[in-house]
Amino acid sequence: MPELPEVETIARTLAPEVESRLILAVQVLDESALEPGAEAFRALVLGRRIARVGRRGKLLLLFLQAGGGKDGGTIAVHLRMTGRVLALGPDQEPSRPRVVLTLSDRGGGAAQLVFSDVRRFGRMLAFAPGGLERWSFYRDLGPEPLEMTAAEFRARLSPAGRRSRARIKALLLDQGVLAGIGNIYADEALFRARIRPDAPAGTVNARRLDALFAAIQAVLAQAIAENGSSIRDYRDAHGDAGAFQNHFQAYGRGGKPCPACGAPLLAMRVAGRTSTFCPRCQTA
DNA sequence: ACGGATTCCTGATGGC
DNA sequence: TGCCATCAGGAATCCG
Repeated sequence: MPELPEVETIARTLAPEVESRLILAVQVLDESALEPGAEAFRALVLGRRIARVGRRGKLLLLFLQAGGGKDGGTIAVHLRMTGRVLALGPDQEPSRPRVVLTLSDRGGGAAQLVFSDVRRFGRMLAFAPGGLERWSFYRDLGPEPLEMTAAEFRARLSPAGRRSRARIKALLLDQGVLAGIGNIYADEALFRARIRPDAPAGTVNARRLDALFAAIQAVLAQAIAENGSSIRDYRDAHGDAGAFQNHFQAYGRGGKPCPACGAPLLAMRVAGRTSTFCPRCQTA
């Protein structure tokens, strides 16, 4: 499922295909994919230029330009579980599209930007200038894990210096604490830092929190370098799979031997998610 | 303030 | 072979 490394990979592969192109048409095959509805969405994006592709947390962002280079608002894509954003040529037939943006084709690159999503959890949202910043989900996002400091991380994991009883994994998954971590990278980072997913955050000391922060940064950086994790659905904007799934040490490996000590990994439910960890190595 | 359940969704999987 | 239950989970929402 697309988390920070997957969305970053999509942004990087999509940018050269769509940047500087005009949105000439919006084909809506599943209206529930769009916010606001199809007509309002069209009004916000038709004729706009895609100036830049970006990412914030798990959100893919298309910054638009209106005539005269003025701010033209933003398209935000939340892929949730199975969403894909693909850059296709003019004659390529999209597979199960929900929304297709037809782009101007001057100077090579993609002619279609396709949003598809078998499970239909994902959304494509259009905002007028300033609207993105007023969207509560966006406004409340925590810092980028790769751009924050260890001190800031420690402070966010122990709010107001109090001893938080929240499970540490629940905080990692909370997009308001830090943005972009999902179930895969939470399990992988906790494994590397040797912290149990169900540990109350307040019981994890500063040294362990620093180890967790280092593990988060390392695992995200490595996953980006491997173009993300493709378990089943994830693909980049060219339709290519990532390779980080070949490096999972904990996620999805319940019952299999711990890569560090050989003990069987345990799968349990924490914060509503299947959480896999080594009961022998992860003791904090 | 926190945890748990529920909802949204469909496809893959495993048991019988 | 086919049917059914279960599971996958990001985020909103409600309830205790």
